[in-house]
Amino acid sequence: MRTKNKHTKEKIIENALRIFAQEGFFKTTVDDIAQAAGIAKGTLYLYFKDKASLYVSVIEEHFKVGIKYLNEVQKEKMTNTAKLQKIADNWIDYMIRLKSSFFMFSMENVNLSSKIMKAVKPIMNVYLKKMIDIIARIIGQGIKTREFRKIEPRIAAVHFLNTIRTGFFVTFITPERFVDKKILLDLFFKGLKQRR
Amino acid sequence: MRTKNKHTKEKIIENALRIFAQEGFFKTTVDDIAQAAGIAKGTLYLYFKDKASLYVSVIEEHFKVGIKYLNEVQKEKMTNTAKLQKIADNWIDYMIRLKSSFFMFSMENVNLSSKIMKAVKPIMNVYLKKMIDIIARIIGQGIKTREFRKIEPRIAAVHFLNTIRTGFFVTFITPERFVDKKILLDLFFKGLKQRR
Amino acid sequence: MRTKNKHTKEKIIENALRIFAQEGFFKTTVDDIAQAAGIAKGTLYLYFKDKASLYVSVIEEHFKVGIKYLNEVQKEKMTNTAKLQKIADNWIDYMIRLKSSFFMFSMENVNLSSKIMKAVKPIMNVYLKKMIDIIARIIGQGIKTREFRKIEPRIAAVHFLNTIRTGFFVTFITPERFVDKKILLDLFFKGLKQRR
Amino acid sequence: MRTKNKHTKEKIIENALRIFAQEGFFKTTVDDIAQAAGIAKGTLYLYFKDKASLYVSVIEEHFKVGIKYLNEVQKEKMTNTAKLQKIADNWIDYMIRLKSSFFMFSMENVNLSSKIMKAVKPIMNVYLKKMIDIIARIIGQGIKTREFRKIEPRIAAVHFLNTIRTGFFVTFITPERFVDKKILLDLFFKGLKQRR
DNA sequence: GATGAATGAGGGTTCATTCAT
DNA sequence: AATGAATGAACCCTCATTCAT
Repeated sequence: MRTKNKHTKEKIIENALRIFAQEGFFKTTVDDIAQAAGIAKGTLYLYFKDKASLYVSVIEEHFKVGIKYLNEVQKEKMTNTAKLQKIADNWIDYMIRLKSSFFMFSMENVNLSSKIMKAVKPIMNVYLKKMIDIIARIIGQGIKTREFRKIEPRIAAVHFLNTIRTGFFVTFITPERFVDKKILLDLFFKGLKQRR
Repeated sequence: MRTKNKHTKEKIIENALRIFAQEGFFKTTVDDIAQAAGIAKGTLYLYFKDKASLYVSVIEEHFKVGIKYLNEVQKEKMTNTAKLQKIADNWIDYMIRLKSSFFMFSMENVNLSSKIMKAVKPIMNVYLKKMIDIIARIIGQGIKTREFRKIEPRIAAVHFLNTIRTGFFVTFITPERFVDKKILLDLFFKGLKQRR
Repeated sequence: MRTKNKHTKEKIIENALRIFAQEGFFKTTVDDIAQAAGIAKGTLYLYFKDKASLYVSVIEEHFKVGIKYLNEVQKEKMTNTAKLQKIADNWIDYMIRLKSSFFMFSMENVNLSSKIMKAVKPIMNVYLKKMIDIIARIIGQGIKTREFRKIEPRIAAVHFLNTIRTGFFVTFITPERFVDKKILLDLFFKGLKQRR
Repeated sequence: MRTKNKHTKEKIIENALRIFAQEGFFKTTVDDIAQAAGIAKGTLYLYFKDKASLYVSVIEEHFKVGIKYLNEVQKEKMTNTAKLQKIADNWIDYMIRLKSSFFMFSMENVNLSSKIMKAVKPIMNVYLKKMIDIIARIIGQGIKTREFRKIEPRIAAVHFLNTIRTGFFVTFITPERFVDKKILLDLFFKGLKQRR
């Protein structure tokens, strides 16, 4: 198959996402990705300058998909509470399928070589902020409709993302246990305190 | 130099914690740690079988300190709300000092070679559960005293840890911004929802 | 684009000469040459078996041009001294334009893989000897006309080529300095010794 | 032999000189050098930052030895003519032994990656100028003693180096022929022209 | 003839681990 | 107990060469 396969780049990103997510940046070898994508090692370098660039591309791709999804949900006709519930549900399921809370909720993955760090951090920040913005907008709407109480929406948004992550996290470390996503969301929405 | 080498092991763990936390498992070299600890590379292997063992030891040590701290707070004379506030405050500050939410809140770091993964995961789980237990006990007490509403204490405990992580996370991605820990704790305690 | 592809081979050699001369055999990539020649990489292999063959072809072409030039000068009507002066002048200028004393004066470039070495050395030797012969003939003529003293003409010819090279060399390593070609030629012609 | 062998660095440089000289920078692999030096590939990197640094070190070492030799000859009690003769004799023999006119007389070797070029060129220039200075001093002395005619000594020095190179060059391209060094030096001293 | 995507062997470099001192 | 020079497997990346279109 010597003709430029239009899907080669997609195939690489697809497989790279999965492997990076499960193995991390360093444990993943370029060979691993190439083999998974069914191409030769050198071919990968026709599409990406180096391993770090591929990593950045994977992150970008991943974030774009996430943001697109968030935007779609945001536009739907439902209460803002329902929107957050839907997002949390789908996302936790997605992460469980991927076997990783890769990216979105883990800056730790970026505890990489400073070389990569420098490339990845600003990109991640931009996308992260976009995601937080969309969620903050949903929360802002909810404040207007009196679904939610008055609170800084961006902080609440970050807290929401972390709550989602927790949902995955609990499942991941204790696979035997069924994560009651509802209880977590309930906590997020109602808080721990006794109502007086 | 030969006098108090009984502390060699501690020196290694201390420095390894800092470096692993900031650089991650792979980026950290055995050389880095040995140099930081002021010993020769070979010496490190007198105390630890290999790099992975050191990593595991560091995690164990780290968790032990954390658990000891939690136990101390738990015994103090104050409301359970105050206890959680104190824990969150100190922990967020600690993570900011360490420049990492390493370990406790990031299984992602363990997205490492499966070799390490296999060694670390069960150990982490044991300690994590201990930590969750202590916090769950505080929350359980709070439920008895009617500070908190009736909710599965262990889930609430996980959510609490996650809230702490959020505090660090916000600082980390937006270093310019002062993290208002009060708002976060407020969210944790009261939830997002409007009280009716 | 399809019209005058009869010149493709020439275009390749032309550009290869320039790039090989400035970058050397290894630093030059087949891609560099193909791009400079405005053709696809694969096309190059329609005209040359491999990179080494191209290199050999370039050398041959280069030598042929040089020998043709020498032959022309040799036939001109002027003193043999003037002929050598003209050759030296033009050659140094040519090398400065090419930014390289490539080939002619540098067997070192041929300190390459033995694979290439084996192919290039005999070819170079043949051409080198032809060049030396022509110059030796000029010198021989000069001996007959008593312009030059009796000396083995071929050794003098090699010395002449190296003198030319020195002219370029000095310019190349000390670009700030104007090379006084006359002084060098004067040294070549009259020697260092005091005349008694 | 795990103890730091004081001679390891010397062994590396020694072998690297020989191989670089015969094969050139690119054809020479780090493995080649390591094997020739009887060490592991990684060991080489304990002593040199990278291949380019090793190359630079080899050049420096080589030049230092050459300059030391020149200084010794310069101090000897003999005519300046004899000094130049001695230098030329020994040098040509040395190059023939090394099978290369590497370095001293070949900037071409530096037609390398610009990365190396940038590192090597200024270093070479410094040493080259030192060598030229020493020879120019000998020639300057010779002018004072009326051995040599009045001529810019530095230009004459460059021409002298070039003459030496010619000596090697002739041997290299026509191995069958015994290089008559006397004829070459005679050309250098007396020039090509007929004395009138 | 021409193309350029794909290949994969080969080389530079890193670094966990060993072991003679 | 401590050292640190030496090792070599492993990994990233390059680039000459091929071949389906």
